[in-house]
Amino acid sequence: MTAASIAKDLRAAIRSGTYTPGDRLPSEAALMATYGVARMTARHGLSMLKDEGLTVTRHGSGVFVRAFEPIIRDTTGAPADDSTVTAEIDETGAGLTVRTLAVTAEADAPEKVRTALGLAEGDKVTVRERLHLRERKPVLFATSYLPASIAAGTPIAERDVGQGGTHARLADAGHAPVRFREDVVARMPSIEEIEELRIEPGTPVLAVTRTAFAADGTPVELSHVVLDAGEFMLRYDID
Amino acid sequence: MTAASIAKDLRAAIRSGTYTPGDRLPSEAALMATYGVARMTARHGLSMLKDEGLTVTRHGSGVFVRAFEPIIRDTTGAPADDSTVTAEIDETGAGLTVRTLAVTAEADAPEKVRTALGLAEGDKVTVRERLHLRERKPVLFATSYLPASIAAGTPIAERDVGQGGTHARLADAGHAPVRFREDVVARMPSIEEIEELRIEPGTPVLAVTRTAFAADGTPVELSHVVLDAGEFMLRYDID
DNA sequence: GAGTGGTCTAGACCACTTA
DNA sequence: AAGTGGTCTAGACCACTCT
Repeated sequence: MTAASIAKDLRAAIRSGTYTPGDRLPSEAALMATYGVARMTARHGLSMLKDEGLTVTRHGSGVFVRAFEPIIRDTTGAPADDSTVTAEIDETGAGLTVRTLAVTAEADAPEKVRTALGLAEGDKVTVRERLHLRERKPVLFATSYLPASIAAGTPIAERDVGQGGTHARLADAGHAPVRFREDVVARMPSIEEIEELRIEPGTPVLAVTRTAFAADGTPVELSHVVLDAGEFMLRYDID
Repeated sequence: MTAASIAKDLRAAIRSGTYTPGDRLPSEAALMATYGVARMTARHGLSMLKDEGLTVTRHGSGVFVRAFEPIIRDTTGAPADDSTVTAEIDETGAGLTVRTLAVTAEADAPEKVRTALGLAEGDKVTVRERLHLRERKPVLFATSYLPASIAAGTPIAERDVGQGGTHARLADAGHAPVRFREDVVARMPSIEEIEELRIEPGTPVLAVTRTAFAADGTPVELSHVVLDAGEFMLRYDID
């Protein structure tokens, strides 16, 4: 019970404000002395707090209370697009930059993508991958799939989609997206996501699957967006 | 590196389908033998998978690959309310039941609630707490705050709000909610949430703060909803 | 160099599950 | 009763940070 009780004490101290975000917690050695336990036990107590996302550990430096200052991602109406980031992310998102990682004009579509876009087997898709960074730290990774029958040959298949982003280009092509569906799931990140987004232990990700539909109901874009939940709050305004 | 490599091997095996949801992974003793490591090392490898939400452990029985079959919570237009649960939760949510835990006609409002509802210091709120269960397992905990000036004395302050839920009663009182804002955050659960929702290790929660506004823009209800992310997918339809 | 966290070993005892 | 995971001890060596 000792590891759990160490965690309990520290947790209470954090909640009560004895330790505030950024503060250093007692070291493993200090906890061993205070509680008279073996090192692995003190460690285990601390690791519980880490798993709860309450603390971050800095190797060689200490265990620190974590802060949460989320970027608000306001999805209402505003398309999530390369050149409209500042519109999409509200004022708290200042300092956000976008890096387009890869654009593939024609690629094979994974089964799930094909189904979501209503494509037949063998139909190609245009794929865009991008990364959002907040002060150098990657915070969001997005992959967009569009039917190549619509996107190939347009600026959507280029690195620079131009003013207004992919949605403006879709509109140019007569496929303006007018309705969106977002499916939101929270889960622990995969190893790849931990590396790509440099996610802290004890931090989940938000995985958003967004489908954009044209006026005739045709799906025109499918996006998989993975957000570091330690950095974001999703905001939805519903009428 | 060994604990990490054990985790890596098992993770790859799970992804490739060698182990499918529900399957038992090799025991700690088996991993000790296979990799020639101490027990704590094998354990650590397994605990990584648990922290990633890939597995669940059953004491005395084994470590099993986890499944994810989410309830879809479709928020579009449909109010999240006691008597409208079946409307709110789509067909995959069959088997969901609601338990109203507590109703307080007049309570002091926490500062954040007061601010969100635009109340003055000393103003009272009506508080409703409820728990949703899926086949006996609690999956969602919700607390609603309404200005007591509106709700006290109406069925909203009663255990049974009647047909149509609180939103219908708000409408009866001339405060029909017409606009909603939902702020969604994902994080690891607190100890209380782990106990209350019986959340598995390695599972985050979705914390939704929903504000309902009447036609004149007045906030009429603030709800804090905590969902077991191992059980839910949030769906938003946006025009 | 002193102090911090990261990893691993080898062994003990306990609690739960399954047959 | 045998097998499983849960917890703890006591000690080792390594890697990183701070001053």
